[in-house]
Amino acid sequence: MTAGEGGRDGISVLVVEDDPVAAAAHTLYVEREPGFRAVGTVHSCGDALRFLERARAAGAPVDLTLLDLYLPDGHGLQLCRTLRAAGHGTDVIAVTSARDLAMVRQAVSAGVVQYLLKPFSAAALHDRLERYARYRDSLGRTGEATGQDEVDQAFALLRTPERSSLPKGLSAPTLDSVASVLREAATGLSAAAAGAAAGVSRITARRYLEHLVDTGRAMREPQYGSVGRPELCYRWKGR
Amino acid sequence: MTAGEGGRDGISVLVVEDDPVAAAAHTLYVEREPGFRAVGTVHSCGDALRFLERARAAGAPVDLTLLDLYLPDGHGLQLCRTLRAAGHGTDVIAVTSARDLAMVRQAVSAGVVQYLLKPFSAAALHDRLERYARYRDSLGRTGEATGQDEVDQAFALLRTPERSSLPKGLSAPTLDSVASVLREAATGLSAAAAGAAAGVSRITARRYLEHLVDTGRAMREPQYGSVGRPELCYRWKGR
DNA sequence: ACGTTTGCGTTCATAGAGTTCACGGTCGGA
DNA sequence: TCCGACCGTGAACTCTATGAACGCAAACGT
Repeated sequence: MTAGEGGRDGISVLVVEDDPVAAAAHTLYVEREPGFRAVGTVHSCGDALRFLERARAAGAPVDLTLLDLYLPDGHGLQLCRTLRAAGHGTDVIAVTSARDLAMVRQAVSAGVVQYLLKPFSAAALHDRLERYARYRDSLGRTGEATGQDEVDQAFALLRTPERSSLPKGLSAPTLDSVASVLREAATGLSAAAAGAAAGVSRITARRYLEHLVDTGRAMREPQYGSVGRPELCYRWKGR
Repeated sequence: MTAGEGGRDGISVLVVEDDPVAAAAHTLYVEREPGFRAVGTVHSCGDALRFLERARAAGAPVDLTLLDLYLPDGHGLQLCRTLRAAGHGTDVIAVTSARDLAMVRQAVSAGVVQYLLKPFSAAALHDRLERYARYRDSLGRTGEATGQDEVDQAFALLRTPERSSLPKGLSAPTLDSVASVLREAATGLSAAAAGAAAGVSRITARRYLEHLVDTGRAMREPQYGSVGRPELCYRWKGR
């Protein structure tokens, strides 16, 4: 199956939303997101299903659906189940004003990748889309997982709460500095080397590097060969 | 809907697993877990579906299904989709030796709450079950979410920062590396060969190989024939 | 039976990871 | 303006994962 690889032009998104104003806003948000491409905007379950069918038949299946749950002709999660049963591979971000927690659970079992409460800010959607892109990337890149860790990492990308605000103890300028240093170093760097290059201590550099790893923007691998504890080599990972 | 609240006796679990030995083991693990209750063990998609139907009809729907993906009469994820379409609310933890990352993605869209790679330790399953219990708790307690935070919190419970604690002196990346090298080598490897392939010394390789043997994931046997002390040949044990 | 040969298994030095804690700076409140 | 709380940083320290060296065990050959 596989819902396409996002194509050269980015990840294709269908917006399904009852309210025309919200629908336009969501579509706009998606368009603004680099790497994403709004391919359609519909206002009902029926239209959504037809749109997805047509897209699939045309050989350009929709990668991601931004799905409002309360629609005039049915419930979004029911549509979701129908899609699965019909073999559609599109991923779904549920968008709803329903604050019912049982709904969250149903959404998870229906296979939504994210659950976003309305009203939401552009920043909130941005965060979710970015996470989704990384999730997709982490699963698309390698064909085989080397271990449970890799699987967990992918799940974490979908399910870790927003990190737009940095964890305590980290500052944005330093993060930028460390990140750019790492990005420049094609071959990868040790914490000590990164620190030296960024003008901070090894300890501080490590803190930020670990953060980058946690958020999926960097990877690390041990460097064997010489005697002594292996050196950890951090490497910039796309995005 | 709501798949029951786990009842007074805990969360009811159905184990679906082809291999009788593994099935028994998983069932035992579940039984040992406080707050969980293994209510059945079946070995095929068909039996699983029938079991779930019967349980639902009896007014005691199964809360959680431990689902192997490769089953004699079909694929676990297909069963999963069938269940959703039929309105079953049971949550699913996928259990599989498939290391294909595309499968992970399909599993997410089919609505699994966790994805566990075989072979796994009792501790790993324990961790997943405990997380699931908390997830369920967080969604069951309050009827209404106060905000996005609460939803995110629930999603986060399904992610796994848990590092399965290795014995002192061993590191997760190295273990992954050695394990995957061994898995690839169908014919078996000596410690020296494994080390060379994984980029570590024979000594280090041996450490991890021994660990794999200890935890039952590998076996070793002496290789006779030539002059000198016999070479130990390590072999991955698919289980 | 005894020596030869080969690689196992152990001990230990080592280099870097990871942690703890105290310091300087900054921001908000009184 | 002064004071207190907090936050980001780095120095010192402890711990851990690694490989080199070395002795020993186990098979074969004569």
